Amino acid sequence: MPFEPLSQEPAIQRRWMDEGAFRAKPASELLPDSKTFYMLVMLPYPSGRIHMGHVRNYTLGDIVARFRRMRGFEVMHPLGWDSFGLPAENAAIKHGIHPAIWTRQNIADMKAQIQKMGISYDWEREVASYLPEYYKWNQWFFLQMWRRGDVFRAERMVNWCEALGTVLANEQVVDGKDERTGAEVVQKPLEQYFFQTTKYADELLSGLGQIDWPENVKTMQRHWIGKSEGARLKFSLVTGEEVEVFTTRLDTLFGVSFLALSTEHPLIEAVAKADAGLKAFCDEVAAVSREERLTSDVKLGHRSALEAIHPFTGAKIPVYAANYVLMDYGTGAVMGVPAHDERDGEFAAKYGLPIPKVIEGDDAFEHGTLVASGEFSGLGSEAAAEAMVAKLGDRAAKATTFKLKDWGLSRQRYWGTPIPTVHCPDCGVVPEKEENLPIRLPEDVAFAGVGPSPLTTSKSFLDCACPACGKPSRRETDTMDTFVDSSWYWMRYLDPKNDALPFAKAESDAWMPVDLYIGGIEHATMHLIYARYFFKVLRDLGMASGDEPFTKLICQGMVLKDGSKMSKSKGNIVDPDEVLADYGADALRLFMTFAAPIEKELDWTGFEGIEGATRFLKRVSKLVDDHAVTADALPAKDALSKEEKALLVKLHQTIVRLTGDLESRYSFNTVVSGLMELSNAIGELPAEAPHRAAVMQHALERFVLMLSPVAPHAAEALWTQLGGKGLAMKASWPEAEAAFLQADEALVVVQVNGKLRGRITVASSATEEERRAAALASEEVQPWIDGKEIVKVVVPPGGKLVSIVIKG
RNA sequence: GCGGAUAUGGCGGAAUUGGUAGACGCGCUAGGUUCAGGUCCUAGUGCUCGCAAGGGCAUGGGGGUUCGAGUCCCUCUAUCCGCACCA
Repeated sequence: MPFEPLSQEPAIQRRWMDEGAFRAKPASELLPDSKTFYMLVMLPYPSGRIHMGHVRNYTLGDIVARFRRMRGFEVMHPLGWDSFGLPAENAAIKHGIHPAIWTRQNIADMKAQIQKMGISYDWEREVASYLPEYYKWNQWFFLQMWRRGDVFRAERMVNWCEALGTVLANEQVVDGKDERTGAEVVQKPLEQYFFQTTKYADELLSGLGQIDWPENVKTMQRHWIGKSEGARLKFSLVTGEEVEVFTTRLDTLFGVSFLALSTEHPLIEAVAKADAGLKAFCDEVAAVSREERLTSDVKLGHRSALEAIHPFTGAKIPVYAANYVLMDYGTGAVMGVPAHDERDGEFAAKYGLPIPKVIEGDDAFEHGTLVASGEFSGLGSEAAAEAMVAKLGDRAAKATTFKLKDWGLSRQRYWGTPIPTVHCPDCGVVPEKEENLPIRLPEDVAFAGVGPSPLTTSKSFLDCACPACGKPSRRETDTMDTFVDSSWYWMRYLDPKNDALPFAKAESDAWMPVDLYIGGIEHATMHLIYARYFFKVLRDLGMASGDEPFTKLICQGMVLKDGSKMSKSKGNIVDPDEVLADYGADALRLFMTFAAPIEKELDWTGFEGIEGATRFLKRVSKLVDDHAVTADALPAKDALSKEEKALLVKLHQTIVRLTGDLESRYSFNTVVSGLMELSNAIGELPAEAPHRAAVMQHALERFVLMLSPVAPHAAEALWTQLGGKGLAMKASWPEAEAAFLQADEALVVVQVNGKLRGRITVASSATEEERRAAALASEEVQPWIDGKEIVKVVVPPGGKLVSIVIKG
C-alpha cells in the first residue's frame, strides 16, 4: 500500500471514533486492580486557530496517552476550552458579534483542526468554561468558600482610564496609556473580591517537596511564595501615633537612620494632605507604569513631617515616603539600616542620611557580631534579635511574611463568570442562594468599549431580590478572573455531565491525582499556584483526596520561527492546518517530536524537517510493502544467521530503550531517533537471509507497534497490512525478550593513558580477567605499550572498556 | 536590579551511572535511476597534518579532580527566559 496520508488518515480516524477507542471509563467500570493514568494538557483558549505550540503540547501528551494504553493502563485523556476572557469581548466591541457566538464558532473551528491531528481525546468529556453548566460550579465554589470565610472584600489598585470610564487589564496598558485609544491610565483603588490564598502559603511551599516537577519551576514557585522570617516592630511617632515595620534583621536596630514608608501608606496619605510637596511626590510614584517600575533601579524618596522615636535610644528618626517600599508586602513600612542593607544604603547616600555601622563581620549585609548597640553589643546577630524581641515586650514580635498575595478575582467585565452576590440596601453584600445558581450572563447588553462593564447596562440582570431579606436589590456586576475556570477544570472532565455537583468524589478518587500534566513554562507561577491552591480548598471541602493535583509536570519549550516567537504582528506564523493539509498528521507529529527535546525551544526553520519525516514514513511503508507476510514462527535463536541475530538484538534493545524513554525519562525526541535507527537496521537485513520472512515479520510487527504512539495513522494501516488483529492502538506494547538482549560478542574499547588506542571483540561471556588479557595482547595496542612500564590496568564494571596506564 | 536556565559539526540534536564525542535527522558533495524537475538509490561529510598507513586537535574561554570529564568542582564570557525593588 503506498503511503498516502492525506487520504488514509481520515478513514483511520473514523475507525477509532466508531470503535470508541479513546473512551475513558467512569469509576463504576474500573476494576479494583485497574491501573489508571491521567494524562492532562493545558486547555486551550479558543482564539480560532490552533498554533504550533498547541500541536507540540498535544502531540507529546498523545504519545504518552497512547503508550500507556498499550502498557495496559486505563487512560484519561480529555480536552476542553478555556473560553471566557478578553479577546471575545474585544471581538464584540470591534465586530459587533456577541462573545458567545464568536466563542462557539472558534471552538468548532479549532476542534476540527485538532481532530485532524489524530489526538486520542475522549471528546465525550469535553468541557467549555463559558457554558452555564460549567460556570455554575465556579459560582457554587465561590459560595462554599464564602461560607468557609475564604472570600473577603478589600480595596486594591486597578488600571483606571478616566477618558473611557473603564478598568483596563495590564496587557491593555502600554506605556501608561490605553493600547487602543492612547488615553491616560492611572492607578485607582477599587473594592474587590479576594480568595484568601495566603491561608495556604505554608502548605503551598512545603507541598513542592512531594511533587515530581522541574526544579526550575519549583524554584520559581518558592520565590513567588517568598516566605521570610523576621520580626514586626512598632515605632512610636513624635505625634503619638505608631508605625509598624517588618524586618528580617532586627539585630541591626541600632543602625536605623530613617524609616521608609510606601507612598500608599495611610500615615503618608494623611500627612500628604497638608504637604503639597509630599502629595506631588506620591502622585508621581503612582503615575509610573508597571514596566518602568520593574526595570528601573532608581530609589526616590521624600521627607515627610513625621518623626519616629528609636525604641532603645530615644533618638528622633526621620520618616520618608519612598518608591521602593510596596504597600502590599509586609507592613508597607521599612526601617532603613543603610550600613547593612544595600537598598537602604543607596537611599541614605542619596539623601545625606547617617550610615552607622552596628554589625562586625565578613560581609556587611550578613549576620555578624553587634557593635555600637548598647547592651546588645558583643552578641551574635541571632542571639541579639532574640534578646531585642524579649526586651521590646509588646512593641515587637517574631513574624513571618510571604510575598504571595491573596487572589484578587474581581473583573469589571462581561465575558466571565458572574460573581454570585447581591448588594442589598439593608443587608449589604449578600451571597446568592445555591438554588438560584447559575446566575446567567444576560443577553440584553451593549458592547461599547467605553464606560463601565456591559453588565451594568442590563436591567434584567441588575434587578433582583435580596437573598436574605427579599428587598429589591442590585446584583453584583463583577465577574470572576478566568484563572478560576482553569483552577479545577481537570476535575470536571472526570464527571462532565453531573448536574448535582461539580464532580462526584468517586470519580476524583478513581482518577486523581493527574499523573502527567504538560503545558507551557509561562504558567510556572500564576496558573500552577492557583490550581494547587484550589485543589487544597477542594480537599478541605471534602471533595477530593490527596494534597497535590499534579504528580508530574513537564513544561515544553516555545515554538519559534527563525529564532523568535511566532506572532501575528511579526507575520511569521506557520499555520498547522496548512501543514496538515500538505503533509498529514503523522509527518507533523513526527517532526514536532523529533526536532527538539520537550523542554527546549523548537525552532521551525523550514519545511526540510517535515519532509524528512515524510521520507521516513515512506521508507517504513516500503519495508512493509516489500515484506511477504507470514504466520511462520520465529526459529530458535541458534538456527538464525549472524545478521538475523544482530537485527533481533537491535530490535529488543530498542524495545528496552524506547520503553524507558516513554515510561520514565519522558524523552520523546530519542524515541523517534530510536525508531529511525531500528528501521535502518531492518532495511539492512540481507535479501538472502535464511529465515528472512519470519524474522522480518517478528521485527516489523514490533516496530509498527512502537511507531504507533508517535505516528498512529501509519502504524494502524501497516499493522493491518501485516495481518495484525484489531487496532494497533489497542495492541500490547512489545515485550523485550531476554534471549536477544545480549549479543554473542562484545566490543571492548582499549585506552592507553586515557587515549583511545584499540577496539577488540571478545565473547560476551568473557570475564574481567579475560578482557584485560585480550586488551594487553591486542595488536593495535602493542605499539603504545611495547617496552613501557605498565602502572595499572583499569576494567570498569560492565567490561566495555579497558584502560591501561603506562609510565612516560 | 533580583531570580531561573542554556552553551556540543554548516543546522536541530545524541551520548540514560564519570567510560568509544558527534547516534538520528536536516543540509551539503559526488555518482546512479528517472529524466523537464522534484522523487528515489549508493557513497562521503567535525577541524587539521599526511600520498597513505596513521597521527594531532576538538563539546563557549581558562584552571582543577580523575586511569579517564560534554558530564563533577572553581572561575570567566556570551546568550535566552521570568519578575511583584520583598525589607
